Amino acid sequence: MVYRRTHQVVKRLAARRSAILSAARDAAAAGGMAAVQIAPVAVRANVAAGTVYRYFPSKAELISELITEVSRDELSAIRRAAEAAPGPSSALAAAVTTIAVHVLSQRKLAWGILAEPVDVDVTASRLASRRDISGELAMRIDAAVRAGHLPAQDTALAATALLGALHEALVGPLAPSNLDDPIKLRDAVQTVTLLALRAVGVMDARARGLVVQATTPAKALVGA
Amino acid sequence: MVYRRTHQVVKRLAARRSAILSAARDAAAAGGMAAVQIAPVAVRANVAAGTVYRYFPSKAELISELITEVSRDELSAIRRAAEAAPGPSSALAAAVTTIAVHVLSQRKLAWGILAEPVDVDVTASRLASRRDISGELAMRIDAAVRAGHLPAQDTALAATALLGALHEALVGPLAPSNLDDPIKLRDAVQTVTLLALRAVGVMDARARGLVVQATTPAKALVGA
DNA sequence: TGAAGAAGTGAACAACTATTCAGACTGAAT
DNA sequence: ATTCAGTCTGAATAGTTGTTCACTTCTTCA
Repeated sequence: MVYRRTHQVVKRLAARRSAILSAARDAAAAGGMAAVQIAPVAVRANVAAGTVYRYFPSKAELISELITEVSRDELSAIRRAAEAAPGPSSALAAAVTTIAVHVLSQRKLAWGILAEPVDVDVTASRLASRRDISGELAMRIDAAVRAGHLPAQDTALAATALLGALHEALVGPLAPSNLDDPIKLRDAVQTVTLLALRAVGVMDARARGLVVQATTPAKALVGA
Repeated sequence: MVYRRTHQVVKRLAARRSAILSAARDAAAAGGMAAVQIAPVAVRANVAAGTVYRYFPSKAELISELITEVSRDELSAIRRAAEAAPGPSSALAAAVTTIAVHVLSQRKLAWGILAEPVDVDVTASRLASRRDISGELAMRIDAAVRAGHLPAQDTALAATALLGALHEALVGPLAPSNLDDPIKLRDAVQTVTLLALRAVGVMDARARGLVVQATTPAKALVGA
């Protein structure tokens, strides 16, 4: 009488759940958050609309999890890049460049995660996403300050400002439209990285060096 | 047989139109764009819902005009502040400070104009608003570059980045929450102005001077 | 004053999608 | 083989607001 989920079923359920999330992510990457609607997502995931609700209590929850997932990936990429750098200033430059490159290579998705109007309330997960990434940046800035490479400052505010600058310059409505050209893209990444580093107090000459250094390993990504 | 609008009627119509716009602005200032709904706005303006449609073809148009209006006011304030400054670098500092102060003193409205999700399409007017203000900033940066105070750079991208930094740091979801305290508020304005100036290449020491200079006349506004 | 056009009204309508749920289906246990 | 909990389905529902329109009220002018 006791119905117990067999291993196979457990696996299928998990697969389905992640298929739905993937479908949502694909939709967002292709058409922004506006394209993340229950019915189309269900079709992409090969399930019925109602089934989505067996895995996610609401559309808000689905999108929130999507945001969380993307954000987690982003954060770990930033950490990886920063930790591979030789010193605190390089790490900061690497973190900034990584954000810029990632955001550019998935512009629609980034815009959806960050700022695109959505009909359900996802402020909480957006806030968390920003807090995490901004926090990571703040730590890097702080490390550079402690190393004596930067003047003392309100690192949290600075990190937030940097994020805003990157987003607005690269995926906001005023972002240059020619960023499909890899060369223009690299230039844009370098320009905003330079701005960001100078903003927190890196001397111009040194900043230019760091930018070149940080952009080099990211080239592959930019190309992708 | 020819019905002609008498002067009185023309005036009443104009008054009503601006009453509706004002009502929309009040609503946005109080509760963000989400609060700009036809029925409540109509009530505030002392007209019926249907009447709104005798003045604005759609909600999108109403909000677009609201954005345009606020943006125009903002732009002229920035120009005034910049033109009162003694030199190009001061002008840039004044422009940045003005944006920061204005945005902070009307946070909900600013958020609504800039980035809050809206159920109708207002991208065009938001884009225009950003373009105008970013363009003004770009001109100021350019003037400082030509005066030899700043290194050569992509001024349009820089201006966009600065705007993004200001907005995110001051009205974004990560903005400090204690900005109702006038002292904290002034500190925040100074901090972001400093960041912005350094970002475009003003030397740290000089930047600090400009910030103090630019903040002084803005004190009254900050208090308001 | 009355005829006719303009302006105003607000209840009803429309459109859009998230969400539900009664019934069909699957697969585990006996 | 049979039972039955669990799972899936997708058409129907529901809630939300912008928008319309038949009707009323106001204003102009002969």
